[in-house]
Amino acid sequence: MSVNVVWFRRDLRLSDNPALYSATQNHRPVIPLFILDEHTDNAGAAFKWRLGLSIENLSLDLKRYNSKLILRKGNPLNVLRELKSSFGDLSIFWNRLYDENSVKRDTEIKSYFEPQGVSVTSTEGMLLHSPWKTQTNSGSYYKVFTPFWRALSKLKVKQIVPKPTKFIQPLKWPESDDLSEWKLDKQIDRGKEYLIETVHVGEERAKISLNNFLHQRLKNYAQARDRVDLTESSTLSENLAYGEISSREIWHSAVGQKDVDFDKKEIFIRQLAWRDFAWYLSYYSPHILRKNWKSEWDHFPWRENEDELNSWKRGLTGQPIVDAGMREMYVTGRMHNRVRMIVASYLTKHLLLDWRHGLKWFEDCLIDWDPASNAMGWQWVAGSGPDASPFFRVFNPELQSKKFDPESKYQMKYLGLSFKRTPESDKFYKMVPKSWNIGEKSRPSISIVDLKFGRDRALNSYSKFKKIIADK
DNA sequence: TGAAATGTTGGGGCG
DNA sequence: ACGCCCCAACATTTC
Repeated sequence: MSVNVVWFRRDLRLSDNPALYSATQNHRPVIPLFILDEHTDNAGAAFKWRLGLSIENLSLDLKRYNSKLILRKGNPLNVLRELKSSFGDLSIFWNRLYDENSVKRDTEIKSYFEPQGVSVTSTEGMLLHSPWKTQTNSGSYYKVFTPFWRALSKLKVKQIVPKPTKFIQPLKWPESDDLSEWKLDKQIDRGKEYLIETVHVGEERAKISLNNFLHQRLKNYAQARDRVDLTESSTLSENLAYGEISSREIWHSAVGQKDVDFDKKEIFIRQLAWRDFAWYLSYYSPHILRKNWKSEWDHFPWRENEDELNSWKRGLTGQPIVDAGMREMYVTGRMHNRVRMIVASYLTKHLLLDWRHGLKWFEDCLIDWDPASNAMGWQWVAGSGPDASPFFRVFNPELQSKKFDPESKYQMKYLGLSFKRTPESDKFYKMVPKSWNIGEKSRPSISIVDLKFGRDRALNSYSKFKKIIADK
């Protein structure tokens, strides 16, 4: 029997899923497949926990079409070889990924199967445009966002493909793991009840979020998106991380929104382009994910201080907006983008600790963890990345709070006990494990590093660093 | 997708 | 009326 295997990866959706769509177009049985491979298994705790929900949701969606998501753990090549031997004949479909590990793995799988006459179809489903669609006039890749954006916005974003209406079932389903065997639901010990309330799982929820955003908040987005005390952002990063909605669908829906001026929409769709840019950079310079993109930053004199790092992680720095952000992330798996910049600046400038500590903690905590965006963001703040913020651009957390949390509502919500109690903060605190020990007494009342001292120390280190690299 | 230090301007108070 | 000072309110420079 000949079947079409659709290998789901970062595209856990039925709509605008080109791989799935192609596989349903030729009247052969479709086998939806998800593989927990070593890379996925090495992801952060919150991501894996949330991934479990996404897989569960996709399984249910497929069930409505009398189809079934087959779950396998292990090396993808081996899994696919095994399927090949049990079905005799199969075709493989997937949407491309652009990080180095995935590209390497996928290339190997392709070159293993194609000589055997097994067709492998890889389609574009993850980004607005694949990285090779935009390059500079000199044939190199863009390293600065603005010219990248200019080039990208000249391209036409592909129309989305519809949700398949019919899945042909195989005569016999292959073996599948039970999701509970993977223990993804056991990944985190914190505030699950709170998380369950705050996550938006699956493509149906994603579409609702999108529509709410387009009708209620898009028109204010340009001016209000930085307000950390309001929910003015789209909240779609969570869904994009698992591919529960496609970037192209968001793009088309936003651009098609009639009652909003184009320049206002543009601010929003630029954010989608930032996501493309992050993967674009990861594609052309894979080391951005783990190493200083600018190698001279290997000589930067970061401090090492385990205690201060831990204070930062647990929201015990004594700097209200920093602590609020870190606690928001630890318990909800999310953090307002503006606050991400503030806490990142505090870690890398005021505490002068290596950005990679922050990168790893975000990776462990964020349910919207995106390896490319996370790395680009951290390197942007630290100053080591392409198109990076100059190192001397130091956020003053107090000024930032005044501007973007003018009534301290955001800080109250997440600091409750040690700041000011509100019903919302009480609810939040019920979800915080006692083992955290972040009650009122344990949180310092002032920043563990004086803001002016920290800023000056960072600037001094930066000039020392510049001297070091000038002498090389 | 900064902030602080420094520079400039212009209105108002005052002798 | 004028110069002088003060000091917001911007603007520019520097880190």
